[in-house]
Amino acid sequence: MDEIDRNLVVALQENGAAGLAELSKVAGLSVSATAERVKRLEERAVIRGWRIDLDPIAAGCPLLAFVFVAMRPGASDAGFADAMRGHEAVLECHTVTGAWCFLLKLRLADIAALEDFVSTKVRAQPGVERTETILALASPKETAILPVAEAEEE
Amino acid sequence: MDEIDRNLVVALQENGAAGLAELSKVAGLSVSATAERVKRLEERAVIRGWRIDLDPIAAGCPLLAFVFVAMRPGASDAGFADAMRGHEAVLECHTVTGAWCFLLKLRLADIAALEDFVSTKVRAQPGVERTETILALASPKETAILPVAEAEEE
DNA sequence: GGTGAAAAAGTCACCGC
DNA sequence: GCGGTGACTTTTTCACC
Repeated sequence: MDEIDRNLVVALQENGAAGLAELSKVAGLSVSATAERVKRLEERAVIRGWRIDLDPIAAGCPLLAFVFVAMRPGASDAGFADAMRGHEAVLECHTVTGAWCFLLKLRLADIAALEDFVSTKVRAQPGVERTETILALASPKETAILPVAEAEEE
Repeated sequence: MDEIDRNLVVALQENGAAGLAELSKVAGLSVSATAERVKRLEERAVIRGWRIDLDPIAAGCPLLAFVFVAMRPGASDAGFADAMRGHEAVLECHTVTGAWCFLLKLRLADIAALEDFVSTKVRAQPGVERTETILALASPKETAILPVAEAEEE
């Protein structure tokens, strides 16, 4: 992960459809050397996959909600996490510091779908003690583009 | 946005590097008709862009934190949102229901960077009254793949 | 890591339904 | 109007330097 790799990864985060010709300019290398770099980044799982950035409204899931979950002491956190992993509506499931055990990020069609999901899929899970749901009213920023730091060369 | 478009979008969320040959099988159309579909999805901004899914650890931002922000009454929410938009470390900035005004999702290198960011970039913003920072200890699930619902045909 | 030719994929004008 | 066909063009891949 040297300076060239970082430049490639930054360029590909902005435009994953960039061709090798364009990327080779970013890298300052030939097309074949650039192709080799990208292939190695995939092999090392620095690049975990290729995605499209999809409009949530067009996708039919305009409602964004965060749900905090507290588990009863002794309950199976792993079981809960596994159950959440299986739901498409759960974009993220984190274990967190503070008063709660989990923080979920949900995308759903509407409030009715949220109500149904929280009561039948979240609160119905064994070990769940308490939940708190927070709705996003607007999202001035929502990106999956990560900051790329100058880290130690590998 | 008919059934074929939805199938294409689902396939492209899983593998944005899928070629038109592969996509045409998903769509049940010829390569050229598939290419036309994908182009129209881009033109209508259903597909907003093409991205790579980058490993946060390799990118040098392993630390994930959520920060709640409360603003003083009368403070400029738009000004705060604009400031947050400008920071790479701020992946998301939402206005939310409940006791807080904003919820930020941050990715940073380490605790020291978080401490610096929250004090100099967030709490230093005009109008900020109170903040609460929550750390993610683990992330059993973190994806940008949206559920695609059967919505009204356009 | 660069070069260049072969292979593959994407693009586009035209045809047919 | 929407999709299929086939030729043309661009991009990617790969053996060799």
